[in-house]
Amino acid sequence: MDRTPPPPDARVAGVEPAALGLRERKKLRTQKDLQAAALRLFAEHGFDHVSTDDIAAAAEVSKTTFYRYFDSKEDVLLGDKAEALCHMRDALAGRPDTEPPFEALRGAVKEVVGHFALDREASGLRQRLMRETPSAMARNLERQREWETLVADFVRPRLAPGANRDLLARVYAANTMATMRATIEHWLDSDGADVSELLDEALAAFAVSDDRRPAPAPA
Amino acid sequence: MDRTPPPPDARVAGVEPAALGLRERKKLRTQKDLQAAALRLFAEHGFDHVSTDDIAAAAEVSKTTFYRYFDSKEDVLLGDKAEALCHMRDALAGRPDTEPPFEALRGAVKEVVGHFALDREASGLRQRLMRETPSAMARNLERQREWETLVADFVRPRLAPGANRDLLARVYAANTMATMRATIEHWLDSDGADVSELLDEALAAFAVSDDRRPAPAPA
DNA sequence: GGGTATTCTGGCACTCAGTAACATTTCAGT
DNA sequence: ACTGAAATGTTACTGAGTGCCAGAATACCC
Repeated sequence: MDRTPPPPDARVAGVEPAALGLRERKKLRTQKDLQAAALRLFAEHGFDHVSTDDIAAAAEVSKTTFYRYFDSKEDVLLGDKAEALCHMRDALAGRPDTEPPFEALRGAVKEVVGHFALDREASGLRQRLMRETPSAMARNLERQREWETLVADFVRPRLAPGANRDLLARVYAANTMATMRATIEHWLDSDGADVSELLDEALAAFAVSDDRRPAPAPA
Repeated sequence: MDRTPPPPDARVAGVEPAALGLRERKKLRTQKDLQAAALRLFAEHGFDHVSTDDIAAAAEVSKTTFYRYFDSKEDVLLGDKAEALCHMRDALAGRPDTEPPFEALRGAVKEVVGHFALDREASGLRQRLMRETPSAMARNLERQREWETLVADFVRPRLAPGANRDLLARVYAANTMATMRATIEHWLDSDGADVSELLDEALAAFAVSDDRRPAPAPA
């Protein structure tokens, strides 16, 4: 519930290894070990034929420690989505208030997906395991729903005030995340396509033009 | 895994009670009892302060029987979504092949939401409990994702063939379900609004015009 | 009516996810 | 080296979900 986020500063594993104290380096390493062990075991035996004890044993720690780094067995499969969330938040926050919100959102989503496509191998394995594992898929969807509230909070003040402002903000946020997710799933089933191009197509086909947007809210 | 669906014919509880055998009637009753007991206990003590043993005891059956009727503790909270799924499938299947797919989908969604708003009391309680219960929300999102594949399969053959046909079908399906879900959530937070009107607004604001749709696929 | 096959149920034992409490080790700063 | 803090390990526990098997209830047939 009030667990301290495993890496107090969510950061890419492996940067500035010497700048951190021994303690932090060890923590980073055990987290990485747990993740690697889990992914390997999942790929080898399947998600639900691997217990958290197995993962902990493979990473040479105790089950307790595993749960100190990950909230659930599913979370270790989802990976560094928290980091991606920060990226998106930053990307949104960096946009000027006057920019059309829909355009800003499209840019932020493309950025996140691009970051997603960097380690294509690991991402693909994760997604493949996820769609074979209902509980992991469910957990992933729940996370994406949290993103929606972030996006909705970004869009809402940029829409014209009115009775349906909140509705439109929610719906637009939900649609944006849905587009992103569906595009990624399609990408996994198609071989060798470029995610960014697919995302462009999807966004272009279903994007709401900023022209149709209500006038920006008065500051 | 290969559990027989609790009511072999998913049907509204309480129709034709005399036409069924004693066995079927009893099964229907225990299922209803379990659901009622669960909802009552959840509302009273909160979802995760109620164990499956408690629910079973309240319905005067064993825990084993509970799991013969519901796949999980979350499913009993979600309710008769399987029935709603059938409704939507029927609504889609009833549309002529020549009808613009986007229009047909909008109609089907509105129908489902309308059915959703009938027993507003129960639906509201369910949704309220759900958003307080991450695991139930996750399970619900997973179900909605299953709907997406249904919708995508409906839309796909009605789009012009091409490299991105599957992509567009997936994305449109995901957006449709997302719009529906976001609208319902907004409806729960707003007091007294009409769900159907909200849905109309949402669909109108973000709908893809059928004019922009590629030419219908040759039969 | 009775007898039999089928189906539903209950009870028991079990695996495993996740949590809590407490003791032990390990690192950081002096 | 010494001390406080942080990370880890050990143990024990709750509760979800499953499998197995015996017994009860129902349907079916005569």
